[in-house]
Amino acid sequence: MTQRKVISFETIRVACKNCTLSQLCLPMGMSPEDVDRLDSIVKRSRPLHRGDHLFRSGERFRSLYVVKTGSVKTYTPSEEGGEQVLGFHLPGEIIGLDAIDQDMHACSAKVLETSAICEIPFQRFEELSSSIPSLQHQMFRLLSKEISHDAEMLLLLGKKNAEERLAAFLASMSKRLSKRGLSPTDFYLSMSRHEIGNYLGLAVETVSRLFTRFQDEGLVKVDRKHVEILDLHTMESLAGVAQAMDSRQHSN
Amino acid sequence: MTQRKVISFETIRVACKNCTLSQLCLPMGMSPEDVDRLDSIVKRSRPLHRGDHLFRSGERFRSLYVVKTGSVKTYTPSEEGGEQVLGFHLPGEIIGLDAIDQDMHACSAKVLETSAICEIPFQRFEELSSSIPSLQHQMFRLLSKEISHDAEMLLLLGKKNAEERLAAFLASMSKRLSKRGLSPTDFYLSMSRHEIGNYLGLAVETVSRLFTRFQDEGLVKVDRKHVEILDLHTMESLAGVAQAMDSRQHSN
DNA sequence: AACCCCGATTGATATGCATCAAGGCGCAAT
DNA sequence: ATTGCGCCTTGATGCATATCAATCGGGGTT
Repeated sequence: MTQRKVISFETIRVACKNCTLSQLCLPMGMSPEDVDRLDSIVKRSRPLHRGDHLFRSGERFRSLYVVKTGSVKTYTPSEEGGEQVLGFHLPGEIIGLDAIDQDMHACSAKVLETSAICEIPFQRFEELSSSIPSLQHQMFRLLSKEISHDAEMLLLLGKKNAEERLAAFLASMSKRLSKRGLSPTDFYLSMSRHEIGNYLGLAVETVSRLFTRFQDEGLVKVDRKHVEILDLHTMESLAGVAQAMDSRQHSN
Repeated sequence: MTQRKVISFETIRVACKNCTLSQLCLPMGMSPEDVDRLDSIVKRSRPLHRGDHLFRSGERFRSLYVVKTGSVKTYTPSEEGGEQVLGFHLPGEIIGLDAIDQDMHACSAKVLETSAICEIPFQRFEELSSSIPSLQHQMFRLLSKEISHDAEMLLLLGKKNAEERLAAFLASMSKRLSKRGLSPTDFYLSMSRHEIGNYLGLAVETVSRLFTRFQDEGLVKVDRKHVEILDLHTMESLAGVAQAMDSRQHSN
């Protein structure tokens, strides 16, 4: 009687080789045969929903996860309910890399909206990457990219002011979405102002005021979660150089 | 007439298998034969001196570097002479991991004091790690550890106040030095106050005031670069929980 | 020994952002 | 439609830390 949506999901063949994200994800640079081998160890479950966890801090590390559609936030829960948001993860991005070393998750990963996720059992993955040099290489690159990205965040949190931080956040969202074939100037944010502020090291109120200011300046048009970037160029330069409005440089 | 110090350095056989750092570095968990194979691709040069660069931002990526003795700082030079210090690297720590992805160095690495450095040509390393599973595993772990460490720094810069930052810095130095068999409570800092402040996202003056305060409180004894931690336990708890002196939690 | 130089310290002041407080508004449940 | 509840926005105030300014002092040089 009621159509079960699950059916269509189960019957569609979801394979790495058909995935539009394969150029962002692990298969990059691999032969079709090797992609099949990778494909054979990847698990795909039914879609996860807002609030679901991929894993929680303290759990044993077993798998890496790749966002296929939707978005995920990672965060370190600290004592007393406070938390530090570590990142927001869009389609094609890998989650769980920080857990390899200790063989345990130090952060939690929570789904922000209905999302499809690929699970990659790590032990099997390691065996496979030993026998596929280009897979090992791609994995090294992905780990390295994560480190570069973290370094950018350190610069952001260490040196940039509130305005530059939010501009950098919006510019980053824009860039990442456009790489996935979506509009770089018109998108919906799946996270709350509170989460954005937490991520950027700012209070919610500051984030809100900045959205208002950017809108007043004609940089963006904002309606709740819906963001239109009207002047991407200015936004990017705000995000970058910081000294745009003040020729003095930070000495620290 | 003048004795050349270089001689003794050249004649000593410096091999991974004799290295006291092998349990921190790549050889961890490898068989003696495989360590020899790794050893054969590692290059060792004469000691580098304060101010020397291992590499500079923008250079082509060729090798990873491991600190054997001494210390190195990595930083991103920004326009106009400003810089963000990304990290201080002690013996056993690997430098250059962030350059794998783009095949180019995005940061520079400068030696802080006379140091011995191992160079590992990355292309050969990758070939080797394909054929030595435990080497590949150790490399994944090292990359992952770097990511975890960066996440801790994000927490530090995003949520901690000045006091907690400096306490975390000192506690971290203490822990890392003791892992290398040195005193956890008595050491010399090879970096300036300015560099510490830059790293922690603080002004030099703030760092200086905090050293004075910590000393007044009997936590440390400081004389220029020489630091003695008198109350390591309190220092560590200051570094961690943050809420020690203030029961309110940060909401952002 | 006198001098210089640069990093470190100390004090005074300024400011960016957090915090506190009070609505406003979209949206889901009734 | 009405209510209620989060989330967001806006305004007022305070504080931690940056910034500005002056001096100190250790270590190398002459």
